[in-house]
Amino acid sequence: MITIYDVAARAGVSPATVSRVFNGIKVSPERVVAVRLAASELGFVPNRNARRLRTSSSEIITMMIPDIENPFFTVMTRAVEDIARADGYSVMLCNTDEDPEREQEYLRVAVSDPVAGVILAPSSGSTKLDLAVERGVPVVCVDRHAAGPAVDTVVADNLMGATASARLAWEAGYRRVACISGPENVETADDRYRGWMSAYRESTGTEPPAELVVRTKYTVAGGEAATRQLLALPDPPDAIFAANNKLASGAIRALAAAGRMPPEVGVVSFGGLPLVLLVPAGVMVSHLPARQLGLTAATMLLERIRGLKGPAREVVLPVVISDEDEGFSLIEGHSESVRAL
Amino acid sequence: MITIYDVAARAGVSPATVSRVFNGIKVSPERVVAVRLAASELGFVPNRNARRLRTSSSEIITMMIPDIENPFFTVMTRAVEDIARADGYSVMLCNTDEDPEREQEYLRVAVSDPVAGVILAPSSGSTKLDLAVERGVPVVCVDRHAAGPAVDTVVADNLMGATASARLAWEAGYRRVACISGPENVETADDRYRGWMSAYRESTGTEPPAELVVRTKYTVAGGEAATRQLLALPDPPDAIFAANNKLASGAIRALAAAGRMPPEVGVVSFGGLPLVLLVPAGVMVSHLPARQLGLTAATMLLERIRGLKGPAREVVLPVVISDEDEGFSLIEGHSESVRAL
DNA sequence: ATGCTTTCAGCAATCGATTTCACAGTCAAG
DNA sequence: CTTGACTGTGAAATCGATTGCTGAAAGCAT
Repeated sequence: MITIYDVAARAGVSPATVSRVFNGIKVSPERVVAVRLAASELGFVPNRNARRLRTSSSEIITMMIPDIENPFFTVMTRAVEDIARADGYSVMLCNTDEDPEREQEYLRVAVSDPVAGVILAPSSGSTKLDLAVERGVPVVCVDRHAAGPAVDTVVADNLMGATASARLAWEAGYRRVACISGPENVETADDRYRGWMSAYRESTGTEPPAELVVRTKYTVAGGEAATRQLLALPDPPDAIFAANNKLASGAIRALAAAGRMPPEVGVVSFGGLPLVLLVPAGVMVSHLPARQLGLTAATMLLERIRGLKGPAREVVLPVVISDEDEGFSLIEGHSESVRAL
Repeated sequence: MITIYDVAARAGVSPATVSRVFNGIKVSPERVVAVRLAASELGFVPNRNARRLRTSSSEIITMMIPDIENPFFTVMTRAVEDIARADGYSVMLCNTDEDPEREQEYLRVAVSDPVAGVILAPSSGSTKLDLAVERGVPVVCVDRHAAGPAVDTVVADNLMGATASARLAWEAGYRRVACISGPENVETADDRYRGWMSAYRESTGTEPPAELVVRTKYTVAGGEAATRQLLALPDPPDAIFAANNKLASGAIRALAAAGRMPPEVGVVSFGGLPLVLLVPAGVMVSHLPARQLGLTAATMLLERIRGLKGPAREVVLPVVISDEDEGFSLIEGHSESVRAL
């Protein structure tokens, strides 16, 4: 391993000078040349661990998401990366798989690294951040809130968004709209469920019956099973409000299997479906501000990393409702949005 | 910051003993208890940078992929993570965005970190790995080969797979099948293009005409533009072989816009489309072994990290051809596959 | 009781880069 | 010509954990 001592010896200067050259601290021009030459001849690459140990800093941001295979989170991650890179940070991505234990473990690693900051989409409302907050590692929550000490948080307006989305079903003429949402105690799942309830009351003037609600894991399989269950009701729904993109995919799969494809049974997908081929008639899609969530969270985190003090902030981003296929605007043409921020 | 010295003082032992306790080296039971107690009272978290500096090791694997928003790569990443985690490694994900410069930069960071190993899906055939190889950091290439020193590589059988996939179009009755593939000099794009050529010759007994081929970036927009271009030909194709999932999505979008949806114009997608709602008639999908690629690459990397010597190995995985929608098997039910490996 | 292993714990060196401090040299003002 | 303010440089301390070496204590056999 080539160290600054080797470079220093070859360049005829002290290690301190080599360090200065690589850190842009004023050094006489001829020494700079000598050091750079020696370094490149030797193939010197500075050891970041030594650097980090000494400066107790790091240029890494840890991003923790519950599902790496959901485009919603990868788009968000991409946005974080764009912002972070512009400031010289690398993003380390951790997949918590909706598992609080795994999440805690990753958080422990992040804190003891220690990284410059953490952006976290909490796996559940009971996620504890004390570990990070105590050690002074900046944390920003995105998509969902965490328990414990208050930290900067960026979320989408799930309640309003879900209400407006669910309403689409009634506006399209469906009369008995069921709801498939994520697990209890997962904030987004609860909010979207409540949004559906509002729309239900508003549109029918009656209380939503319990049999029209299924809570399940945020997976395609969960959406399928839930839909089968709903179709088996004595009085089955004529439309389904699905609280995220995977549930919606599962719902449509199950409908196809049952020979009751949209538009016969309508489907509302809360959350866009990138790479989707075609949205058949009877499928309504609303778009979550995945990229905006990421951009905002990253920006806020960098502010904290730079030393911003003050109470925790909270940002709520609106959900765009549309029955058009805008999925692709989510996954391409990033540069503009970065500039726009 | 709490250090082992603080813990040692509180527990009435030496720092060395604290270190030993945390590293599972034999220490008398009563001291172990004392140290653990002191550590938890003080909220001690070991500093990994110090540890890494001293041991010049790290428990991080860097995974570099060209497009974080393509499910193909995220599924692969997920597989790598599953294997790595089982061995106590964390995975740091880097998005190279198909940009060789960015890729080199990330590689430089990885090497100077230094990480335990690197899994890389090279952005182009000219990716240089010397940096890593010189420093002795194990590297495994996945999906594509890299230039320079030979390293372990895992790829899909693109040539055979693409030939068989493209053949599907003729078998379905289409007569004039065009090809949209990725950029020149990107290995997968070249192989799939050649696969289409084979199928063309085989099915028609004639040489494929140049006008039926468009090479473009692996993006939805690229696929759209290419399709428009093909449709504008004096003698337009009646089917399109798209070399990856994004190109296929773009093709279908463009066809929809032109009012010539499948099955009027057929589409073959080489690579699955997770979360896809419905595969309309006239769309044929073949499935790349994304998860298998990841599992294999991770396994090989761990072997190298554990010290395995010997010449570079090469693994070629078969591509499953089917015109059924099996997309979901790719994105759920991981546990079995891990065990299967 | 003596001598020989074996264990266990502590001291101190070490990993490689950064940074404080002191020193030597330069230059301008008094 | 002296004093003071700067500048650029090197020596050495430092970040926090690991580990080779050494010695003390304990175990065992003779």
